[in-house]
Amino acid sequence: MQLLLCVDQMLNQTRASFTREPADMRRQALIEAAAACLAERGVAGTSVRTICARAGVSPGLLRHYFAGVDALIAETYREVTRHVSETFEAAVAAAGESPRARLIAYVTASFRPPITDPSLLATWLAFWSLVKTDADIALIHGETYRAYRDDLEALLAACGMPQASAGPVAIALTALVDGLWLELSLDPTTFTPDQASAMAVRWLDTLLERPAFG
Amino acid sequence: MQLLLCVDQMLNQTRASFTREPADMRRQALIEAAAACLAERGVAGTSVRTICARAGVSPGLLRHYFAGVDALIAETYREVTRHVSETFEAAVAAAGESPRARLIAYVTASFRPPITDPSLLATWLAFWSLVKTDADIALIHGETYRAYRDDLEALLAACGMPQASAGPVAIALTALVDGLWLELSLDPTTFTPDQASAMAVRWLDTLLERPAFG
DNA sequence: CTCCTTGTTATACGATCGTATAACAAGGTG
DNA sequence: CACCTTGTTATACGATCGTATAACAAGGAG
Repeated sequence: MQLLLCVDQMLNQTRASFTREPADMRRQALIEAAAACLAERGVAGTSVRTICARAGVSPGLLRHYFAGVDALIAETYREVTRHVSETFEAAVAAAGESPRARLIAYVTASFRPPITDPSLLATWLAFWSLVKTDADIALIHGETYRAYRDDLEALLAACGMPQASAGPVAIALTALVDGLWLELSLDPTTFTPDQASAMAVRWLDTLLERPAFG
Repeated sequence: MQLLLCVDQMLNQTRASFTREPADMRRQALIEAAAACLAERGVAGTSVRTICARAGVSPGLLRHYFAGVDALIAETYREVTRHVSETFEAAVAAAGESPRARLIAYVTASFRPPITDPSLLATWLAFWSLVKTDADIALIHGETYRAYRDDLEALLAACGMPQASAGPVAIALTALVDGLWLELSLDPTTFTPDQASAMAVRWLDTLLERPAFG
């Protein structure tokens, strides 16, 4: 029953005009639209239709570039993760040569824009809530955290930390940074980004001084 | 058009039998069903129909006891929070008289059942993702974290920590515990609950020894 | 035993969800 | 200029969402 289509034409109503974009651009636009929807409206307000409206395309186009909305979300996770890790690496590069300064830059970058952006919270929570149910998301999550800890271990080793201690210390530092970032994002009134940075540096210095647990 | 109802009766089909329960029991059953749905199926799989099916009642009954599904979720947050804080208090009570032992018991209780239950993750993520959009949830969240930090401050003071330091130290400890709990829940393969406890105790002892930040 | 209150069920309703598919048009190719 | 490919739109479809409401029955009151 495609009668309505014919009727539209008979009434001389016209379709929206459009331009054909390269595949890369369209994919990127959809990924950015998905991230924006998650950030602005949360996971409950992110659907095929809201994403495509945000990207300025019709809803059907999503499935022309992705297997489904879940695949787009997973790709968005990859993209956001990539952006975050690039931010961290830039902070380290800007910190100069001192190993301790580079380590501090890496750890405290989580408490400065664009990582402290409260809209990132909704994005991250959406991904976390998919870790238990979506195998792709779980895989990306595991890789992301491993990469973060590996970077941290390398920076710790550069500060003279013994190989055997770097692993557990990276876990402990990651947890503190994650917890501070999470609580800062959920409720920014309890403490400030500067306080968070000070706490992380304090914990870091403690672990550099005496790295053993137990 | 309630014709079908009449037809049902004409065909001699009967309604499901039911029993009238006290209001408190029904409310509690719905709250527990909501928590179970969140834990087992995540926020995406938690709806009026799934909650009521889990509670063994018809979907319409939810709105007889709650203003809507959002109100039930908020009430569930209160209930889960209450259960968690009771668990913490029981751990402190079982730790004996030593102030340090009581503090350690409070902090490490997060890494033992029933708090380490991976199904709690979905529940908590659902609440967190509502903090930014639901004022009631935001209020409950703020009260919950304040209560946790207040308890922690009291236990720190009992260990001889100066009043001025207890606040920031409570924030730092809460963040580490939260981060460790979160990462343990998301991916239990990276480290063990015992390692998490050891890291928290280590951080705790450090802060007891030299509580100042900056 | 009968009536009445009301807790409960069953169904209806409009909105929105993700996906499928036919019609269309944009833009290169001959 | 005509054709063809295919990126894109528009609409359809079935499922499920939260809520509203009428019919029913459980269980106490008289």
